Amino acid sequence: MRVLVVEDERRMAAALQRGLQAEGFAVDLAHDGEEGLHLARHGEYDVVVLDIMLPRVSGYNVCKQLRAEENWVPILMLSAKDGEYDMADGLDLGADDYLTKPFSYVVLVARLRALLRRGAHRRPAVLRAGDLTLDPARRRVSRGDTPVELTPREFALLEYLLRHRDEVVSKSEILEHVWDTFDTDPNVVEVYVGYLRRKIDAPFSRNALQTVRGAGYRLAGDGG
Amino acid sequence: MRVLVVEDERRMAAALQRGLQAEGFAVDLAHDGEEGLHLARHGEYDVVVLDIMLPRVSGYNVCKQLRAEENWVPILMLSAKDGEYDMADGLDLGADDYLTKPFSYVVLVARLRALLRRGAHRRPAVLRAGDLTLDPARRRVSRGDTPVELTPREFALLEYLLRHRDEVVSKSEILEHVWDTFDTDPNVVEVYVGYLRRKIDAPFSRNALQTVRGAGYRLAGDGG
DNA sequence: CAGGGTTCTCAGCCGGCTCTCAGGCCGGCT
DNA sequence: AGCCGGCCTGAGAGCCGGCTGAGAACCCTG
Repeated sequence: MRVLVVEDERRMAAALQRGLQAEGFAVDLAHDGEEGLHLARHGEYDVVVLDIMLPRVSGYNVCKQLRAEENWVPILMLSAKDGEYDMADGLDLGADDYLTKPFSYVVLVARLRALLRRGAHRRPAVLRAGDLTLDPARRRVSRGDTPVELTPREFALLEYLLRHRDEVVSKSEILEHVWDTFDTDPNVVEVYVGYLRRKIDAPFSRNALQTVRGAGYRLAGDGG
Repeated sequence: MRVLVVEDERRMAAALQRGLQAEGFAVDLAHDGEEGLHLARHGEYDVVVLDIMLPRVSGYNVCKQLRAEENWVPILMLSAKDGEYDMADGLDLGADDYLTKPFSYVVLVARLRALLRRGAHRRPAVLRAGDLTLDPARRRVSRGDTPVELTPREFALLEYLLRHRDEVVSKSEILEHVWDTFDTDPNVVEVYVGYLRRKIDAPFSRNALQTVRGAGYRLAGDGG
């Protein structure tokens, strides 16, 4: 089990490392938010212990950033009891559990094990791009608070674009994954992109669904 | 075992925390109803100890709210003996047990352990979607105060849809779970959806049972 | 065995969805 | 400026999914 501990206070960090190693975890340390973010992105950890008060990038933002990147590693947040952030904020941001300093080892380890057990990964039910949301289970789409009605084909197309948010996807990729064919006239994609724009962008004066001439389309992650 | 204690009186809260930690519980504190509600929603507690008199949101409403959200975490309510609410109210609202201040630790801990043992979760007696209710035990359905007569098949279908309220369920899922086959003509589902609509929606000018073309059906949680 | 209720099949209808086509627009290139 | 290729879009035809009325099969219950 690999644990990443992001904690700037040296003594605290070292203590955590020793303690967790004694429990059988493989522990990496990061001493500021930037390093923590970097390691969390590339390190394939089973769980992250994240202090809130950190130099450079706050734990608050590390968490937010990771979730925004669709990284669902379980996160346990730590905060000083007098902190400006509280537990509610932490959990809102996508942390999976929360401890207030001072805390006991026993409690920390118990919580970590609980996180690992339930596989945490609070995978969100919905896909997002800015204030555009799509809920695959409920088959619902909305721009801000306004629900948007889509036909099945439109829905499938938007879902595909959202799953590749910010990437450029070619018409042939779209044909293959949304239409399940590859020898169809690509014009049908253009037509449906047009339909989507008239439903999710135009009425809201947005421009999320962008054309990349010669390459394909891109759905802007900030919602346009 | 994780316990959430929602109690505004600092000394009382601290005492409960110490006492319960000594008993081996992991204890989180919330000092008003709003914080309590938030933590209870996100914290995955095994049991909640909930004072009734609280700032911002009363324990009364915290409990009501959680149950309305289908959160069945066991709740033990606390109240001053002269309170305006009494035990009956608390239990009506969906609390699982009830203690009147002052109480002894021994009793509190015993009650908590009892709740945890029986896994409490006073499972909801009825399924709801807006003013549409279905009582699986009594085999009764009503729209508002008006009882609705359903055949066994119609009842089973509605029950399945209610258990997946707001989600889109496909005809094949319905066939599998309500008809217990998967190679039957899906038209039979269409027929029964039609029957249901004529009994639970049309006479009340509602539209709870919605068609999601190409995907299946959705029972709207707000009752249509 | 008769009768009422329930379940299921079938076929026709309807409307919205999908896709094609052709013409126009726009950006980039010479 | 003029051309060309890629993209957009309005119109319309066809199709397909879902709805429903009719009725047959089934199953209790008396």
